[in-house]
Amino acid sequence: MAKITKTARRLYLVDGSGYLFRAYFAMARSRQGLTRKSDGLPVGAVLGFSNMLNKLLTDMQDEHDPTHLAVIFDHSSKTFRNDIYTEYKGNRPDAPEDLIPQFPLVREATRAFNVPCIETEGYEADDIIATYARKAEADGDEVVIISSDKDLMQLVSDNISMFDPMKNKRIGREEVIEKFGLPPENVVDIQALAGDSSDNVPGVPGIGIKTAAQLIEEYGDLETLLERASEIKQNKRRENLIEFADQARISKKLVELCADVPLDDGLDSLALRSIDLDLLMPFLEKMEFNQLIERIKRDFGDDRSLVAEGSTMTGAAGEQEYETIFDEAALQKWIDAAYVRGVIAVDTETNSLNAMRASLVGISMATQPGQACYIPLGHGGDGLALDDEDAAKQIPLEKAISLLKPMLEDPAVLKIGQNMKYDALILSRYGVNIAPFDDTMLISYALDCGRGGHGMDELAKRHLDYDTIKFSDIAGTGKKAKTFDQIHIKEAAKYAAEDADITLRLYQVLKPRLAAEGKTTVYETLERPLAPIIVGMEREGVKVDRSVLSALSSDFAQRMAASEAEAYELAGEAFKLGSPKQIAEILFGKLDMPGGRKTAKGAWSTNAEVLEELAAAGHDLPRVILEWRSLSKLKSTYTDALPEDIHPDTGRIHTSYSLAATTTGRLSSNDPNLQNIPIRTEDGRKIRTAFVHEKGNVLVAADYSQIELRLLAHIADLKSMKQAFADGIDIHAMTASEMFGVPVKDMDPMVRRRAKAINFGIIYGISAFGLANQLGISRGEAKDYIDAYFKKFPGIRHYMDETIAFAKSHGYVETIFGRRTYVGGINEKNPAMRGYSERQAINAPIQGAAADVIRRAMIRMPQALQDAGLGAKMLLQVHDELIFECAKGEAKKVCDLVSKIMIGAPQPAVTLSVPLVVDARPGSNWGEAH
DNA sequence: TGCTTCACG
DNA sequence: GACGTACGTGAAGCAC
Repeated sequence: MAKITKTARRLYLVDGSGYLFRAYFAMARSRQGLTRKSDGLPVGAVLGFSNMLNKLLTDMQDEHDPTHLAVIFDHSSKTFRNDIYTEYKGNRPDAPEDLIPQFPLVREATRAFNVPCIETEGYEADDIIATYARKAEADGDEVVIISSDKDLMQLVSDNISMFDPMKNKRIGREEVIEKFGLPPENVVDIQALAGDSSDNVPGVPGIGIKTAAQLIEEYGDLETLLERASEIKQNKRRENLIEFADQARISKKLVELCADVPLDDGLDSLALRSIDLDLLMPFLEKMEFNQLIERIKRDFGDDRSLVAEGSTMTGAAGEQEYETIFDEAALQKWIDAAYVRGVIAVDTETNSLNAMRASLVGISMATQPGQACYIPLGHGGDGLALDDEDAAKQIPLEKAISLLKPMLEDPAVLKIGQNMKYDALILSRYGVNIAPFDDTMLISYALDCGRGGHGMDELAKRHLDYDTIKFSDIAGTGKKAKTFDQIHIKEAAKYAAEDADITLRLYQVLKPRLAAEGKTTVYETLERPLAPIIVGMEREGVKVDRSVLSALSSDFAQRMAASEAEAYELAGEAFKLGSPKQIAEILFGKLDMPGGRKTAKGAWSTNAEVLEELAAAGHDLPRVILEWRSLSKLKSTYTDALPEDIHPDTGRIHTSYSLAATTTGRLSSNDPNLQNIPIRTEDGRKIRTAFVHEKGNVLVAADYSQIELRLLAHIADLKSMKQAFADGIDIHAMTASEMFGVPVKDMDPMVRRRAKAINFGIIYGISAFGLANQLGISRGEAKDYIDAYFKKFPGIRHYMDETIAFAKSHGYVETIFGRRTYVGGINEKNPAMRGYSERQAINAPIQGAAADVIRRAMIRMPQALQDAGLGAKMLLQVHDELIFECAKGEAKKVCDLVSKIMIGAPQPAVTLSVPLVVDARPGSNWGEAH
């Protein structure tokens, strides 16, 4: 018998009624309600239910492996809640006619799968679930509730999570906070205030989930809030809270689940039982679920009991064999194993997150799940006192590198890593060019973009249901956090080896999905090959002239001091110019200026838009504050901060690009962010002159002109816009001309500006409100513009409608290159959230396609430059722009070649129906080249 | 740590 | 008509 050790239970509680309803409506939408062939009995929901149950019982290598399982149903009678409030669920329409016969059938299905089927008179399924869940939790068990019902979210805790079987999505604490704004323990109070129209829970009028969350956050709990309701500032809200206080208390009783339902069956009686084919098959045959019958026969064979086999993750936790390596012979054994297997997971440990500054501290490797090693190389180095006798036994770093290098560079051995860009850069600084490699983070990004993060801890939890050792667990946090070289080798080894182990396991789960889900091309052409290219760029860095920055800092400091003095004078007192709170007090309190808008949290907004309005109305202080702010921003974020990032050895700044940070496929830049270096103001632009080149070189900047609008014209098939691009006409002027019927020649710049704003708005998923805000016009006027636009470019409407419809039915959108982004919330009831998702859905294929195009260009660039005999180096990417450094003499050739590669980047995967245009020019600094 | 603000495409 | 918005980022300073 395998190791069914004395482990805690993993109790799965299926919300049977909830699932049935959702399966019914999902089926009804997709195939008009499946019926039994022989007599037309409606069985669609029963099939969905049976499939779900089968998946739970047999998908062992998937994320589920219950040890205990039960399906809970509502009992079809009044519950105790009707005694509290007669109207409870009083507005529920009767069940659809073709669902009614399926109620008894799902109970039959449950029993056929040999699963306990539980219901109790007088209680809802939710109460029974609550009772079992709390009981199991108290026993130290893990509980998974199969449901997406928000009424159950109050139960979520460290040991209790939910799983939405339709969306295949886990619902934990994070997701509850996402939905309610506060953690599970506050959910009851929020629901009591907000009420629920579908259950006919009254709540307090005028309060929705968002407001409720704010109130509970502020006052702690419902009772405190109701007692102190008189303090509420908003009149209507205060009155309602006072008037409807008792209604809120009743609502609370309605939404609060009862966790002491009398139970007939104890937890142990819910232990998972084997599927009994003699029990199951007759039922499935009766239902005529032929596909499911085939699948179960195939999966099950005749005498195989899946339940008796134990589970993968139990094996994982119990079967770790981690070796710490102190001698060359042992290391050689692992290297040999890598050659034998042809695949090995690799992870480096260092003393810093900054790959250009980090020193190698150790390397871990895994050859099979559960079998991993750690090679400590730099613990206790640099004379740091590390009370660890193991440190003396470490293999010398150079020796280990020389043994590992041939394997790490051997094309016959595939290396697997998580965020391998980091490890590859570290290793390259030690003379090892690791290749070829696969990256679980990038695979996850290709598969699940938009579904959550792609960090290892998160992936381990999501795909392996495994809690990794957190770095902070062994290193601590805050100021006294240790670096990896200061951690004792015994402890470090467990952490490091686990990382390699988990990476390998993740690879085994994720890699097959690429082919299965049609994302191999995306991964192989847009993700995987980019990583080594970025390594090259990061290592190259960009030269920055410290003296330019320090001169600017001095200039800004002087002018800030002047602004500061003037501001104090105007305010009649000194105050913190950096504090929005104090600014609001002075402007809207002391000086009594009209304070227009508030921030999300209800404070007076003092952002540039507000201050500019006040300045335009003739007030001096807001204008001075704006000047100070702008200088302060430039100084603290750029001229003061950037010199810190100049590498002591290279004299250059080496940013780090995140390859899997955005939901659209764009890169992001951090530490420092070189994608937001100022350009829009004159002062800001001066900062760009600090980005320079080595002697004898120049910088070359090449950017795509209007790439997103061109891609939109292609994707949405906008005939007149495509024609304009083909003819090389100023696209914003052309838009204005089409919309307002004015000639392009001698156009009023204001008119063109409006058209430009609309063009941008379209890309963002336009709304009248947003456009009105952008242009400072009324909402009605903005709406007229949008309508005019839709009329002139009918393809737009179509594209938007189609894209939203696609997102609604699939849950994701894709670029023309196949990059997929999952868009959550597109079927959300809340119109604001839905609107947000819809705009995401519209924008992602456009922004994403542009990101795909420049990725393709970047991937080809180094080889193309080399093939052309050019020594130019690609340094930076800023979404639609690439920056290079090359010898002065080859600048012209570089401009031409770079433009050619960028323009041809979509080919051969996609042939655009609009031309791409690239502007490339040399300069002695970034400001000049741009 | 969360909020606000602001730099970029 | 709800509900709060233009899409996508990262970083700094303040206030808790």
